[in-house]
Amino acid sequence: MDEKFKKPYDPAATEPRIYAAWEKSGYFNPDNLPGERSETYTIMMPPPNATGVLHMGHALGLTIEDILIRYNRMRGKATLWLPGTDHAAIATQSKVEKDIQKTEKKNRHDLGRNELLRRIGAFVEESRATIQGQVRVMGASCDWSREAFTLDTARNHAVNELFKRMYTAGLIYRGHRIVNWDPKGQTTISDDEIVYEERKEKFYYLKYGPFTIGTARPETKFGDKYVVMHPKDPRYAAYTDGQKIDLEWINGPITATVIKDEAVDMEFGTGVMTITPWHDVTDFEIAERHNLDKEQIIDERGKLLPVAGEFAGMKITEAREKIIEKLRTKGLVEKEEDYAHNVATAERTGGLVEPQIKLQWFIGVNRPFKIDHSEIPRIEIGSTVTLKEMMRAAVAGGGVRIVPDHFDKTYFHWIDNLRDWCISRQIWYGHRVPVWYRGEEIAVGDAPIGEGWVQDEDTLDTWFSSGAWTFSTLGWPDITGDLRRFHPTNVLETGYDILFFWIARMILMSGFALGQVPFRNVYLHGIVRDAQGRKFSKSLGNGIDPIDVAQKYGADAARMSLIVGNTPGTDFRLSEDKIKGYKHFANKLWNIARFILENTEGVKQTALTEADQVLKDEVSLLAKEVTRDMEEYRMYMAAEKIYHYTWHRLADVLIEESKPILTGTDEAVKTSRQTVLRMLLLEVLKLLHPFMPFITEEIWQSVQTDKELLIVASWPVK
RNA sequence: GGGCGAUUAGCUCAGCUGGUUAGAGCGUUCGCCUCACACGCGAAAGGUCACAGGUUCGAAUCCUGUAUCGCCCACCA
Repeated sequence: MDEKFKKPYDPAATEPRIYAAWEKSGYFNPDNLPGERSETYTIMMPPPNATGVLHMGHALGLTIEDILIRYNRMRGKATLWLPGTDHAAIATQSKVEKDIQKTEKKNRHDLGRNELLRRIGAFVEESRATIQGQVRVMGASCDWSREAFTLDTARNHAVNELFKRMYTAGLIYRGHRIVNWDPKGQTTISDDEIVYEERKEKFYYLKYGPFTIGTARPETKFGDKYVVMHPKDPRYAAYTDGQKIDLEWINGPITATVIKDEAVDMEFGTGVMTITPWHDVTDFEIAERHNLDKEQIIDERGKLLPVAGEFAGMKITEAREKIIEKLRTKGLVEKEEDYAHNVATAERTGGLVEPQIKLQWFIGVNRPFKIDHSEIPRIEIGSTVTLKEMMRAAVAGGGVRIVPDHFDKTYFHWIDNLRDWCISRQIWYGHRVPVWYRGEEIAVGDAPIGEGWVQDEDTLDTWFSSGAWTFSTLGWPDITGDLRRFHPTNVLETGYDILFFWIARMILMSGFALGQVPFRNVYLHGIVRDAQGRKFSKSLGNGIDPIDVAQKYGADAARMSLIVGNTPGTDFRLSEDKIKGYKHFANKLWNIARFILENTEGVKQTALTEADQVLKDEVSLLAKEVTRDMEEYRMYMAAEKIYHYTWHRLADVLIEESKPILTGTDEAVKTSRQTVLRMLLLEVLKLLHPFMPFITEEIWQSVQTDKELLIVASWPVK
């Protein structure tokens, strides 16, 4: 027996050595795996943002993915787990800009586009190296030879090609539409990048000619010259659509036009409203329907424009009180109420989001296109569909299964309310919009030949490239061997909070580009919280760093503590005590191995006694149950069952009852018991390997000195 | 306003398609350095499964309603 078993298990000394042995073996790469492997199993790693370090959420994701990969590798599949990092456009640029502002007191315009991009590039390189190291620490058996970055050359080529094809198909268009404008970040943002904050504000009832209108935003009302009511509202039946009314307003007399539209809620306020199409989505849509004028009131910095007269140049917040003051003196304020409502703020910058009409690039989710190839259920080859229909069908038809399944309701709800997706951003870091202009001419895709072409200044929403992740990583647009072999992928594993941001967009992109779903299964994990149920945050200082923990207790212990008791789609509490508990378990396993090795050295396999055969059958039954749990994504249950068997059956009962047998005189019974104990140990090592890969591999190499690495051993159940 | 989820031992949570005395980990109490392991061993206490109805031979498990908590979505001017 190896001397190392005489000391407690030391993960810090073991884990890096084992990981190096795996990397050297080449088995992370499906092309190097031994034996015939016709069936593939693929997971694309959700690329962590290249902004910083891994947190517990990443550690959880990596653990689940690695468990699935290791299990399927042992089951004889050609497993590909492709790692990468995300350039995370807005997040990364704002982080680097903040750092530069802090240390050098310079903003992006002081540096210029090229210098800022150079700085971000350097920052990202460093971050990526850190992240790669941390992914290794967790034991992730991913194929580093295929590693990708969402903003590298190959991915840029894919993004440009995808943009071009969607443009040609009429799905990407440029237009003046209302978008979410972040005055602080000076860029458009998507609906999903908005965080709503409840604010207590005043709600004003203002006299507007013969009407009373309600508003929380008097500062937008300068240009309001349309007064809208529901066509069926009996209170306003006397007024007709298009009727002109002269009235006194903030800065003098105006002529208002009556508009009848069903978007007005008769129950709310007075049932009458004026509209500000430039700065409100509903108003914009009403204006579009009735072909009304639209006028900008607030500029890109959040200040009032000349239309505001004496208030021009003021910030909206300071203008509001003054405008109300003026309306009061004119006798136009009927009453005020306190009112709590949700204010849109930008997730990254905290800026107050102001809807604006801007010339931007969009993906039209309701535009029909002809789908030349489709493997998506309910979508016929050659049929005319919209992206929205396609996205719905992918899940409704069972092409994509979501675990836990109740999340499909949330998915449908989101799909059904989806609007056109604004994909252009006014930031510098990211894939630049692949469009060139020369006078009235426009070129899309690769840079055109010839003089005088100017490329679009904007970059693409980071989710545009993320959406292509499952196939841009496999060489698309070239139809490579990898693409044919590994796409659609098997599982996409990520947090439920990212269902819409990312999952839906991957389904969109993959459906359009390949006529395939991007993955057959989605496994959603919950948010990792602290022992009190709070989210980890820097300000609370309650974070548990996965790398610290892995160093202190071992990655195996960290992995087990993240898996046991953790059901999909549900938030999960983690404490350091729990991790410690699984460190103890690792040591228990270590001592089980020691005992069995000490007592079975040099034993030749013999026929088993009837009693020992029962023990062998018992562990086979466990293996079957564990396999069933694995197939149903119940990793939490599989892990607990193996844990329980190992400690409370193998150690507490079987080893104890073996002691007298092993010191006894009946040689046949003794060798049978020695044989079966070795078998049980090997079985446990295999079953446990996906969960605790390091210690199981380490022990395996002391038991099976002549055999292959445990990482490619075959799973006990076929 | 709409939707989703949760409510089981002191704490954190399992309990898959309803079936014998409801489970685990941690914690607690008591006794043990027993030649695999004190990162351990042996024992013990602890639950009217949120509440009220219903279906059933039988419900923590299915149905209806109520309460409390949490999350997501939404253009209510």
